Amino acid sequence: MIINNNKSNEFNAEQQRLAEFSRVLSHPARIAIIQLLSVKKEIKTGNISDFLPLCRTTVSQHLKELRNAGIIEGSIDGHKIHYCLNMDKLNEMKSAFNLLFNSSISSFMCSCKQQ
Amino acid sequence: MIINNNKSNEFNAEQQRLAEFSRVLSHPARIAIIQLLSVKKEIKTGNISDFLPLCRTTVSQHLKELRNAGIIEGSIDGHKIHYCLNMDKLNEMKSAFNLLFNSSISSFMCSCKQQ
DNA sequence: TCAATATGTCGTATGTTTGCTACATTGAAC
DNA sequence: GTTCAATGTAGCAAACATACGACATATTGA
Repeated sequence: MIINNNKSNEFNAEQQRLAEFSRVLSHPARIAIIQLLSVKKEIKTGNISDFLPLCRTTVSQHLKELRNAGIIEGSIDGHKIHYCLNMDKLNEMKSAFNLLFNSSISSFMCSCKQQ
Repeated sequence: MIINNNKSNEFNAEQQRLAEFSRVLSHPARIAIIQLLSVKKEIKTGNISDFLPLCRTTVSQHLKELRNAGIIEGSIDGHKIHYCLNMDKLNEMKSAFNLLFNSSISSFMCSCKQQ
């Protein structure tokens, strides 16, 4: 019996977009890379793994995820590549999450709280 | 050769916390459930799957994830269970994401943008 | 030209997530 | 008590994610 175990595309665009943003942030290594870039502003790929408990090639794959998501951008400087944060994308993500939270958070108190 | 393919716990607590929050939000069904509860305020489990393109038991598993994460809470009413959002948890998550984004977003312009 | 350096991709082992059907449990209604 | 309805859990298959070593590529510099 064959089961379709990925029905993500049956949800609406906004739900898929938020889920995708969240997926990219769902590994501590990728959070750590964003935080590292926010402090260092610009860093060479090779140096990133010095700060993380992961192999260089594993970091390279996490960088690829962040690059594909548009969160970081690389500039080639000879045979070195410098990565930096894409502020526009971060602002877009911040807005999307805030919209979700602000729409959800209300002063409604469910009956399960009223005891 | 044995490889440890989960090094999440080697990152710091804040990074793990953000990654875990993100993981919970990384499926459009869970985003949809949060949005649905924000509109309906309170809803019976069985009715949730009426709004989603998923089987009842699959929804039940997504509800379990949200319950474990503390995002939703259920109150038993006879043999029915009503779910509602936990505003405290949503506020906590909102703050955590905003801290990440606000710490990362700056007016720094990388050399790769200056052309 | 050839070695060293910096980086990325491929292959693969392992673990996690997703979605369903089948089954178990519990309360309501008769 | 038996049946029906509401819900959850177990088990399974397919797909996806994670991590690393081995390999490929490309630039620098002797």
